Amino acid sequence: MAKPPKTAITPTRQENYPEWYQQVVKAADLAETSDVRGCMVIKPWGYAIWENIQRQLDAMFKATGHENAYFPLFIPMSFLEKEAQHVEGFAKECAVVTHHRLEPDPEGGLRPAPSAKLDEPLIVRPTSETIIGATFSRWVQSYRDLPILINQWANVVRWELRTRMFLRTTEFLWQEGHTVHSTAEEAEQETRQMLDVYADFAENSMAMPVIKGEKTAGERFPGAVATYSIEALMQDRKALQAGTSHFLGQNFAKAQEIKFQDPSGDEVYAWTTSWGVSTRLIGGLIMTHSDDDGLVLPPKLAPAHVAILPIYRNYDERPDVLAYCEALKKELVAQRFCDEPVRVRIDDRDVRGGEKKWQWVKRGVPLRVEVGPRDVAAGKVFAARRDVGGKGEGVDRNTFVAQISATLTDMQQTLYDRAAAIRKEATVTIDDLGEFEKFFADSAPGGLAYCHFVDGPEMEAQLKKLKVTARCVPVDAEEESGKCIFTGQPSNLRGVFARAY
RNA sequence: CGGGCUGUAGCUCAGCUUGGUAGAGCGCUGCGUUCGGGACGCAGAGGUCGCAGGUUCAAAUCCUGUCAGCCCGACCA
Repeated sequence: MAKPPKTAITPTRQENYPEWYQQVVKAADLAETSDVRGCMVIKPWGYAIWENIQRQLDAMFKATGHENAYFPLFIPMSFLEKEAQHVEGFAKECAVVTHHRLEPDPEGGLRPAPSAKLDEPLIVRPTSETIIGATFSRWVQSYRDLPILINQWANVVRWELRTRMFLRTTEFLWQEGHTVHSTAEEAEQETRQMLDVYADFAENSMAMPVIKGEKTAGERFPGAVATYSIEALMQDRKALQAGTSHFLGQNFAKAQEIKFQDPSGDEVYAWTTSWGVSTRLIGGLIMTHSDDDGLVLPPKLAPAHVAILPIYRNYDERPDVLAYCEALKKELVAQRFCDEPVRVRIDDRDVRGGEKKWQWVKRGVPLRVEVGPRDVAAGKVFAARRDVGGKGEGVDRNTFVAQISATLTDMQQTLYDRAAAIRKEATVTIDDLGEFEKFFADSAPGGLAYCHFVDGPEMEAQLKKLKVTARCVPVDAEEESGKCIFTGQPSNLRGVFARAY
């Protein structure tokens, strides 16, 4: 009926970026809103991406000596009170459990039974430093018990007022690493090591360039001595914090009595770290690569590398075409990409060809392969790459199979290069407040600004007015003398500033 | 927590001012024509109009209450 729009997603990124984002999530079948406010249902295609993220990160955690464990969803309220800054940071967004039984309400329906009120309320974990720290305090007695290197895959709840699919939801999935060390140096090294792991994953698996850096005081995790993050730039030139790694010093160890006897027999407090990434990574993935036709997935995280679409005009042609597709799939699956078999799906659903094709475009599958009777006869396939757009081309079947791994590798690199180019284009060095204001004016596109600064209330106030945030001080920043653009005070390092999610 | 708005089919919404047998588009089912392509025609399924009460011969429509959600602000790792 209605002529299809020029792009598969309306509006386009240019027209309305936030709305485009929502439509991509929907069109790609990643997730949908649920009956619970602020919580989303992650659908199979979206969850499969998360499973790939999990599998690859998990291997990296294990390779760096960590083990998985699982701690309770509930945390006694008193635990949160022990670290003063921690309470302040999270108290305002906690879900609280106060009863353990329901009963019929005289006025109809159900109500929490007054007789089943908990003596001490439980909070649903917004993060697990306190409950895990309390557990660790029992695990550690001697320096010989250290280090403890634990990771947990879990869900957490933060009662945010404003939610957005994947980027900020009330409940979200993540991993949280928690480690205990005998020295500050070792704990700091762990913090930096995990930051490197995150950056490696973001750049190599997600094809998303990131800046590794340290957060300013105002952006620090509540209770941490130092917070490091990886920061990515989205296509709308807003920054996204994609992962954090915290050096907690002895703050949590003191609050939770994590102490041990050192070799000389003295009882001392331990040094702890924590680090995490969440389903927010999927939001970053979407906003880094996707285009006006929907999701674009880097091959390393795509639930399927190749979607094979059989095409036949009638049921006489079906058996030959399907047999050819099955054989093709078998050959492709025998190929390897990044030490794993190539992932292939044949889509033989009884759906019109054009619609089926566009569904796979919108879902971001890296390679779409169409096989019709003419291809069967000629020993060819019609293949289209998602990353470069265009309609695709007919290629020899054997060539396609032989080159599949190289093609996927090339796509992964192409996506990274493109994202890096976008970031480069949007990055500037600024030495003057007026220029800074102009760069972040409402009418300007914005981006990443590297500026000299001195952290403090004056800077915070200026930034708030401009709706700009200090993202981080890059860990590889080279020292150079300059002046804080906000206060004029001397500075020897540049920080990165941007509007942010 | 303050201000504004909305609850009607699976989805997006019209109808309400002026009460009188519940509507459209998309989606879904079937048949047909098309088809290396997000097509078209015909037929069909699907709703106690958020909930409770009131006014009335008669309420999706008017009144009262209530619940839920959305937007702006505030707030926000």
